[in-house]
Amino acid sequence: MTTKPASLRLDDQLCFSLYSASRAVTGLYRTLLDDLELTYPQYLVMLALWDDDERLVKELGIALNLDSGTLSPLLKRLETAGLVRRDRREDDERSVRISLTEQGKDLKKKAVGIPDIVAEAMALSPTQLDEMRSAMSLLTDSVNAYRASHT
Amino acid sequence: MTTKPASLRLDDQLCFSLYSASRAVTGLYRTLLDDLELTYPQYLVMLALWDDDERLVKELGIALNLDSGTLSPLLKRLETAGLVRRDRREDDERSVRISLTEQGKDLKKKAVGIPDIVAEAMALSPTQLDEMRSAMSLLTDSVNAYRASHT
DNA sequence: CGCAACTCAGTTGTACACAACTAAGTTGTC
DNA sequence: GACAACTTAGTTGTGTACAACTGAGTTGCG
Repeated sequence: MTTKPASLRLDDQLCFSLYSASRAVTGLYRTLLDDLELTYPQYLVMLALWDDDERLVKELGIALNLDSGTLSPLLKRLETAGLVRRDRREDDERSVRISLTEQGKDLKKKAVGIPDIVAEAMALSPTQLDEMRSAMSLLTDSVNAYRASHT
Repeated sequence: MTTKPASLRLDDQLCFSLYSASRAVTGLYRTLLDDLELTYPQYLVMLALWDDDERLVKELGIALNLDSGTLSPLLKRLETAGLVRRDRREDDERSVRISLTEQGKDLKKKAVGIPDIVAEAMALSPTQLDEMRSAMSLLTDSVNAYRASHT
């Protein structure tokens, strides 16, 4: 006896509900971040920097799983907005250090309320949120491991 | 006693793990769909059409939660690739009917194996897959309901 | 030292997403 | 029948994602 093969129906697929959920959440953030004049990926970079004021582009790339093709223009926009500085490291001229300006640090005040609003919109208990978060991380790790092993 | 406010740490947030998971899965599809010369959103459109050969652009938009700004150029590319036809409906000239060409129908044969590979990469049991799928759908509905109620 | 291999950020090109808008067609109401 | 309100697809502009590539800088090794 073999396992029933997965169907090709749109609604049956986890990947589609994942894709829909991700876009719905990003859409919610769009409204919430309107006031801060940030996009969602820009907000993620700011989160990383609020946590630790100085990061190399490479470190941000690892933290967010984004490459320089995405980060370089995004960081340039944050710089133009006056939220971050970009300086070449003096002891390794290949690296660029991203650091928060005062304005960038200040913006955190406007962001503190956002996670709670998102949690409310998701209509899940803290326990459910946490279970889902770890299930998602596990899924990401499995998929990325599979991808790495099937170059 | 009040609930502890959600933190602003990147790794604590469900939204970020959701965003990462979605991108990881899309990345896996990129490899799997390389052979069919489809992108992931194009594949979703093809899934919808393999299920039901003829759809209005509007119906596709509802099924995939995508607007014409995304669908119109995407469908044009599928047309150029010879996979779909686009005709104005004769009884309502505003609507455009999308239908599969023979080549578009044939492509399904190359796609049938994909869901099983994805399921394998996700390393989840069929039960877990299904639980996660419904949890994701619920999340999407909650978030969209919240968005709708907070215009 | 010399220089090939590697690292890092940035650029280019393609394809989404989505807001805001346009243009053409349809419907409801008087 | 006239016409405002609405529907539908498409266009424009901005900002991701990501592959492929470039160029400057660093490191390891003979």
